[in-house]
Amino acid sequence: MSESTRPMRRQDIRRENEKAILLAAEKVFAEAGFGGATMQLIADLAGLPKANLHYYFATKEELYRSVVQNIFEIWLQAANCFDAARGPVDGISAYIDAKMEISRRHPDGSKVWASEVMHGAPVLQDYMESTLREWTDGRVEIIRRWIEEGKMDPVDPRHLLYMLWATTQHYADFGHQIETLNGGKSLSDRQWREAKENIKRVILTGIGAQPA
Amino acid sequence: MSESTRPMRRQDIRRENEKAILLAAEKVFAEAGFGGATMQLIADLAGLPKANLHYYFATKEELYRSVVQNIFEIWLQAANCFDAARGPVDGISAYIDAKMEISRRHPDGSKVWASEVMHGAPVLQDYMESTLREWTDGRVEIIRRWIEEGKMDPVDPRHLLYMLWATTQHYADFGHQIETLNGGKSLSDRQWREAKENIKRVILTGIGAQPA
DNA sequence: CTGAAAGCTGACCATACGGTCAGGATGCAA
DNA sequence: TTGCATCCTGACCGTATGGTCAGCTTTCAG
Repeated sequence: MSESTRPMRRQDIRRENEKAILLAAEKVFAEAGFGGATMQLIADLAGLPKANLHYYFATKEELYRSVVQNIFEIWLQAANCFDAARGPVDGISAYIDAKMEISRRHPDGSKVWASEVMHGAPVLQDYMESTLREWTDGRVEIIRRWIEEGKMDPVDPRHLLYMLWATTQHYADFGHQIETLNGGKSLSDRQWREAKENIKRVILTGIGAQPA
Repeated sequence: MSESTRPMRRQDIRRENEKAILLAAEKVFAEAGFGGATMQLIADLAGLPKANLHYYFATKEELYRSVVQNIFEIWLQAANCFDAARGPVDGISAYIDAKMEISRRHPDGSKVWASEVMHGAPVLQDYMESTLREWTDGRVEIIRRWIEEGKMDPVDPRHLLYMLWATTQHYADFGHQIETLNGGKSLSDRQWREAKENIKRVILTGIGAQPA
């Protein structure tokens, strides 16, 4: 496998190692939290000597910051679903799908994000006060318009957003609990689909937007 | 204040100190996670020398375990709401109220609980596989009956429960984010009431149970 | 009053962790 | 080929942390 790609170019080396480190870090930070995570553990998981980590990321904080920012990017991308939509059914459905897909594909990242916020967002405070606030305000405005246009019931837009975040995020952050209650097995494709459908149905019905 | 109660009895001393330690520990564990928490920090917050902590709780793990179990008790008490109810409107309303009150009054405990589950429930695995599973199965059965009796739409009971947990828990775990988006201020009485009302309304409407 | 049990604590220890660094290996442009 | 920048790493260091302990003080039963 990796033997065939012997002559690695500098650029590739850097990219691959950073990727490996970030992936390992994401997992370790998710499992142990920032305080419980160890550079040694991350190094082992990435298959690199610890000193090499410090070559790419000067400090533990810097590495953590990179991991958190990565997830924030992904998180924000799911936002586009809202803008492209013409009504609550399209918009909210797409958003739920997107966020559930994140919970499924990036459970570790989701946990790191949750942990970051839970501990007072020491790294992301700036982002929350600028980017996130703007994004939220924009979405609130969209929802408000939908309400004015009679496309949904007059529900408080902010609490609706919180509900969307909470419900979707839960499948990542509390994945272990859900697995345990599912007989120790992770959710199947079908169960994930059912989860999405249930959430969409309850929320869309709940806000008085007729599901297509 | 404390000067007036000079002659403290042994029992009182023990109870008060354990209480102070547990309270401080809950806060520190919530803010820093298990790995980031320090016995020294907990001791300082409790106003006791560090060695005194180890007199009451032999190890950090034992102290943590106590904190987690405490919260689990509170969490389970909110369960009763479900049993006493005659239908989904009563039951789910009361449960949402109870869980929101926990999020409001015990945000630190909620965070510790969330953290514990996120990290794979190293301490609570047994409880989850026994007590929590039983509780959940029982509630699933109740919801199923409500559906059979035509009191609500046929929604998957498990995913409905997850939705209730997620939505209510969110106000504790992501309280910092909510505060930030609320202009840096914590939610007022009125805003908490609105939050509860919104959640109840969307979910009850969403499952086809007419709000009283 | 007395002695033992419970409560308390400063000083100490071993370990683990984040981070450093000198110096070797490797890719690459000229 | 040569020289240099990048990449790599074993060995090391200072510090912080969980935990211990000897000996002190306080409570209280008899």
